[in-house]
Amino acid sequence: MTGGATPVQSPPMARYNPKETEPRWRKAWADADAFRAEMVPGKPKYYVLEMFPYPSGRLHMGHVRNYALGDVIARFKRARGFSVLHPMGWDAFGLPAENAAMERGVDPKGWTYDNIARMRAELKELGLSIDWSREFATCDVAYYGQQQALFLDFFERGLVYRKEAVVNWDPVDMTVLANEQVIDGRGWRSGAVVEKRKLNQWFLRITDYADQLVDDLASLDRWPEKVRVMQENWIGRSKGLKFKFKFGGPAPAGFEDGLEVYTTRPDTLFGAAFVGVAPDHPLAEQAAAQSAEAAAFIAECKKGGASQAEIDTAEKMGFDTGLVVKHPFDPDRTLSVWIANFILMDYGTGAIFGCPAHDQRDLDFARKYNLPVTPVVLPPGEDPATFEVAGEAYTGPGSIYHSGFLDGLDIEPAKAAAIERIEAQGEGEGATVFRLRDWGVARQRAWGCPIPMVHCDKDGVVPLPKQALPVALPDDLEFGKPGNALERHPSWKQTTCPKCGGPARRETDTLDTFVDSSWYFARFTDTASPVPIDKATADYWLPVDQYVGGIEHAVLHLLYARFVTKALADDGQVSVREPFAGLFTQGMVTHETYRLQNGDWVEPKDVEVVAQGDIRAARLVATGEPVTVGDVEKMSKSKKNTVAPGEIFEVYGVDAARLFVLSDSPPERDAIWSAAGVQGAWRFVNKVWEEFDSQPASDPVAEADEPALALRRATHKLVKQLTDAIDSFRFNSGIARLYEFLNLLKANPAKGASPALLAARQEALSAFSRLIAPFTPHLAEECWTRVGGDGMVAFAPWPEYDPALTEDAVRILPVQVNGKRRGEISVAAGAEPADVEKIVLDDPEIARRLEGLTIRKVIVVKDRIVNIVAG
RNA sequence: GCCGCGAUAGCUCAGUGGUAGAGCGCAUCCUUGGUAAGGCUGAGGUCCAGGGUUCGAAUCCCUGUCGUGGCACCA
Repeated sequence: MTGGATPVQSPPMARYNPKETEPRWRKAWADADAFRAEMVPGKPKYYVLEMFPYPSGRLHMGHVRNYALGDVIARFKRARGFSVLHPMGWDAFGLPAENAAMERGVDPKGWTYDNIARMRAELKELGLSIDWSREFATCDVAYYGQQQALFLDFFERGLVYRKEAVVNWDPVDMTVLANEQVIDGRGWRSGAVVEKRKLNQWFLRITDYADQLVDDLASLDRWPEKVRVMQENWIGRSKGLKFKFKFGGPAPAGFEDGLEVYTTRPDTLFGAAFVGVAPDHPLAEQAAAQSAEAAAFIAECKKGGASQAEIDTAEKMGFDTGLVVKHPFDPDRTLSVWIANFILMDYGTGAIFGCPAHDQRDLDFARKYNLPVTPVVLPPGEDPATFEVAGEAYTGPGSIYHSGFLDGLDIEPAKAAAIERIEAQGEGEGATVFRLRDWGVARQRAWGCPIPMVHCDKDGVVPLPKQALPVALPDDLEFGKPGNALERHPSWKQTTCPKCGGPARRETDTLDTFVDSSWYFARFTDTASPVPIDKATADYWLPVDQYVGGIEHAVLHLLYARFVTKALADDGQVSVREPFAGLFTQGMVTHETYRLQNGDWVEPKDVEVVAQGDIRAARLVATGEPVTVGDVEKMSKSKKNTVAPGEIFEVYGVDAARLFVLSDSPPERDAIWSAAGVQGAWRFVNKVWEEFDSQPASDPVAEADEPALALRRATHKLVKQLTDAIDSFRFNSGIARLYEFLNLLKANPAKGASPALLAARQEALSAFSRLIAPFTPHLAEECWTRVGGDGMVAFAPWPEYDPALTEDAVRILPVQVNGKRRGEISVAAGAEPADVEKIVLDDPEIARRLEGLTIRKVIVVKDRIVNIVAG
């Protein structure tokens, strides 16, 4: 100010201005290369990773929450002295790019990289402590070329194979669809009825690792129990018996040894009433070839819809093939062989024996076709002479009866005895069966990682040598029509056979994008390595210490990544057998929904909500039209209940947005975004700055007065609380403690404070600026500078606390009489129970309460409470 | 059907044997040169229900109710 008419008068306090401070600090971090991850021998390392985003082109609140959560951990661990790796990349292959190409005629590659550029800018605005030097996209040829090398390694080790399999085929889009992409039997995009087709497909042998994938879940003690349970269910390990029924009469071709079935209940074998095979079982196909009736029945079965409702209500249907098999324990008994619609070909052996008394499906089937229902498990307390199974199969505990040599045994011993007998007869053996199937990884899509194989008329399917890698995607793909643009490309697939040198065709299928995300975390450890994974570097950084992402990946991505890690470990490429030592699954970001009277959804930014007492009414800002406030739901475009992060950053700053999304709920639960909430966070940011701005420079004071000591105690308690809260992912409660502490600071203002209190405030503010750094990093830098902190808070060590100061010297103990609070006494911390008892009994107020009562017992819990039992 | 998770103030949640708490919201009053504000004070709770264990239960156990997530004709 150079003088003039306006009086020179600075406002009492300068408003905090995130628009100025936030970009300034982001630049300072970038200039200092503050977050570069470095291997420091002897320094403990910490690898924090959030699930990398698909580059849709737009950041949403879910991203903000996900990356803010990870950033809290990364910044905290860095301050705690760890060498932190916190990278970012892009899960960039996949259908949306091809759909955009088809619908808008854009190039998928250009579309994807444009989106990445936009999202990178938005992510950088979040002020994340990321080592951007390691950024890559899975559609970078440098990445997928290395992935092709891994695929060849897996092929060499026998983990890749090709087989004919039944797949979901969309006849309009002309591609295979994943099960998740088939909704009520129709393609999710085209709406066409999906066909079942047999196609040659590439598979990864994940089932080779099924046992390990279940067993090793037990070692993942920093994973949510829920996710471990879901994986266990998905893998679906069951132990039972596989054995062959001998045919009673001439065996059908190919079944000379018998018909193999699988059961988890060999103890109920004597209750068998029939044998059933799946409609697509080879035996059923044979029957169809010989009988028009059987063929018609099978066709009928295949018509059944795939939707859950249809499966739930589908009636049991069967067709008697006329074949019979002999009971393994009683050769005089025969069982008829049926084709049944409720038997699945891809589980077990595709054939079962039916025990109606103890399996609900078998019972329904037996009732429909008048097959015998013989109970063989007697529930405890039931009379064997009268026990019957009527409408409900009995699946509980009991002892075996009506069962020859198994009679009198409990279920488990009976299972063992039955298996032993079958094994002795050489007809089968105990077997473990999994629900998990091998992983079909081929996609008839052009925007993916090409499978490095060629087809030669002479040599068949031949892997490319590694020197031929990468197999790069061509840049001139035509996406005008559905189907695989790679297949249509005029020249790309023409090549020569690595074996015979003759003409050959490239494989035009590409890899499932889940392959891309199954090893990216390992690539982050050295993104420039000429081999897929640089072992020494990976050994330093892996495993990922803390992985953060959505629960929606609880099974597929996390299971695939675990499998690939185990396969890589067996190949000597990494040393860890589990990729993610800690997993945190965060909740979604939700928002209220708003509708006009005509039912149209409206966006939050067009709605004004007014509180009327405890009731909330809403109206449209533009017209005043009343708006109905609906349920809180996941932010989605269809319900228009989204809030654009960029608009929030613009109004309140990045720190307020981060703070609110972290403070609202425990991180694993859904967080409800609200305008009031973010305003609250914004007010907090301002109040914090006011406290720092009002603090004058002060000198350390030797003698602390009472208020100063109280503030010091609170400060040290706060440090302990925040440390514990972040360590245990209770970010919301940590932030609540910060709110409380700010109120305490305001109650002990700098204005009028004693020198001792000013010094205590100085200590408090120094700690506070470091404690808020993981949550509101820009504000923290500004505050740190204001209190004379050394360098940037991004490099500052986490504050330490003095345990002696976190404990109060004097304790107020409630005194209960018969469990009801009747008074309190104050004693020195750590006072011995005997002394406390004496003080209590000498207290006149307590004595008055005890008048006329006999003291039976006095319970003193040190530093907590006193209870007198009297009567 | 099977396997989980949850229920505490109007809202979002802490508290996991020992005095029922926080933030936001709400109300009163003050301030209106901190102004898309700020401050003081306050109200508000059968800790889902019932039973059990205990000197003592929101907390541990059992049963139920409601809500919610995952899997599911998996033999």
